Amino acid sequence: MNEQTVLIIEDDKPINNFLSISLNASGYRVCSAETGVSGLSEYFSNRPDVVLLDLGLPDMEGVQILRQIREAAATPVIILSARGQEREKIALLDAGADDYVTKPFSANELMARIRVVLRHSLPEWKEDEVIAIGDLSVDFGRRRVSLRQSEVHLTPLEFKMLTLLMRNPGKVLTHRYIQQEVWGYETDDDYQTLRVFMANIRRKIEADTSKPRYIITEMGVGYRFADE
Amino acid sequence: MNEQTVLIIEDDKPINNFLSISLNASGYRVCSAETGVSGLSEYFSNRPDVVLLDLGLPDMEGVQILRQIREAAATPVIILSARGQEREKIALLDAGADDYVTKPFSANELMARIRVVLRHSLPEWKEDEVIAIGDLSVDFGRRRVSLRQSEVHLTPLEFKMLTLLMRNPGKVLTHRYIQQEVWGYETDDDYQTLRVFMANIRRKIEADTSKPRYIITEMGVGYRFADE
DNA sequence: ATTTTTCTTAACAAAATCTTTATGCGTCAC
DNA sequence: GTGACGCATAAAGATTTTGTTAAGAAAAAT
Repeated sequence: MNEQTVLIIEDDKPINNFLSISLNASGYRVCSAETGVSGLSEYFSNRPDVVLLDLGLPDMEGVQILRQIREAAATPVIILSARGQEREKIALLDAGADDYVTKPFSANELMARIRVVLRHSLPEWKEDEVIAIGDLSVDFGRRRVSLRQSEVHLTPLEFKMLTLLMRNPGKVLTHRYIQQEVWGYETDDDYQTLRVFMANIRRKIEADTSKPRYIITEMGVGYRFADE
Repeated sequence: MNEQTVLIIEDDKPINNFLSISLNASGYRVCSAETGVSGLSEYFSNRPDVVLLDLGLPDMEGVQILRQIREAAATPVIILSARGQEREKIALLDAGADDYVTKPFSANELMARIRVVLRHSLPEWKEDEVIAIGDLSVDFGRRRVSLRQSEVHLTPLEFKMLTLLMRNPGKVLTHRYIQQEVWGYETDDDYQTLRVFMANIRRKIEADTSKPRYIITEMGVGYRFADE
């Protein structure tokens, strides 16, 4: 219900897999990446509630990844590392990491530490994220959408769906993908509900729903958010 | 200026002493105790910004001390322990501890971890602080709330909850977060009690509870305090 | 020990949200 | 054209979430 998302950035597949399964079993939504670059891209399109970051990725330094996340938000980051040098620990903790766990670690302890970081950093971390495209702007901390000064009320799923589109401006998102992201599951080939939601959102944000300016239909594929 | 206080509860005198000196050198105000009972009394008279709590004190169980602190406030607590059993770690982390460091530990790492928990903790309000929003004003020192001159009586938890909202005006606080901050623990997915409290507070401060002016419901998410 | 206050729980009503159903519009292939 | 297909929309129905009340348990005060 209160579904929270964990992003795992870890190049060791067995560990990555093991963590995915454990976290899933504990009720979290999980997404994962095996390189720094894909990790960051997953981060920005999913905006997880907590990040598990392995040190020693093939393509990027851990600190760099952490810094980029910190520039965007205060999302809690737990470092996983095989090396346990004091100097490195301190550097990462001071660079904004919220915890530092040394491999091999106990899965249960890691779960407990995830609960700890999630416990306190709930309201603040998204506060500075604001997306504005055209006359539309979304304030995540206040969970508000406005269209030229005036506030627009969106229901929870409408909000999720609109922000999913706005976080990927210009990109075409397939029906299947949207359904997967918003509802967390897939139905076989029936996107009726999804269409109803699009219609409802459009009614709220488009001046002329027959000539949408923001939410563009890609026939037979999905939708995309205009990016001019 | 912003001098922060660390309370050390540790019966091993050399360690206690060593920590005092290190922390002092890092610019913290330090107070210390060597038993659970005196630790708690130090806690309540000094209201430190962070607590270092040793397990294995002669007179009290660590969990009990932690619980008593958690009943009063969300002050970060870092556990120091010689034993490193997984079960105990998890129990304490879930009981509200913010970190768990196993002896022997590196002083520098501990310092870094103190910085981490301090980074997260909400700034405690000053005793004489007064917040006023709209016709509502709160005097924290006197623990008083008034609505247009006339005083409103709130129970302790009501006060805690209302002020939590008022200290984050405009920001949406999730059910989970509110429960965590007010009660110090989480129940799995049932915010019944929380809703009853909201209704009670509203009855006391809102002119028309069906059209609340101060406490706004964010469906499916939580509540926020109006900020205009 | 008894009264008062506060907190928790359960039941139900009310409101908001989500899903389904029905229907119409436009496009494209035949 | 006409029929199949995908999409848009409205409105009814089902479900979920929230608000409210009241009663019992726990805690605090007397």
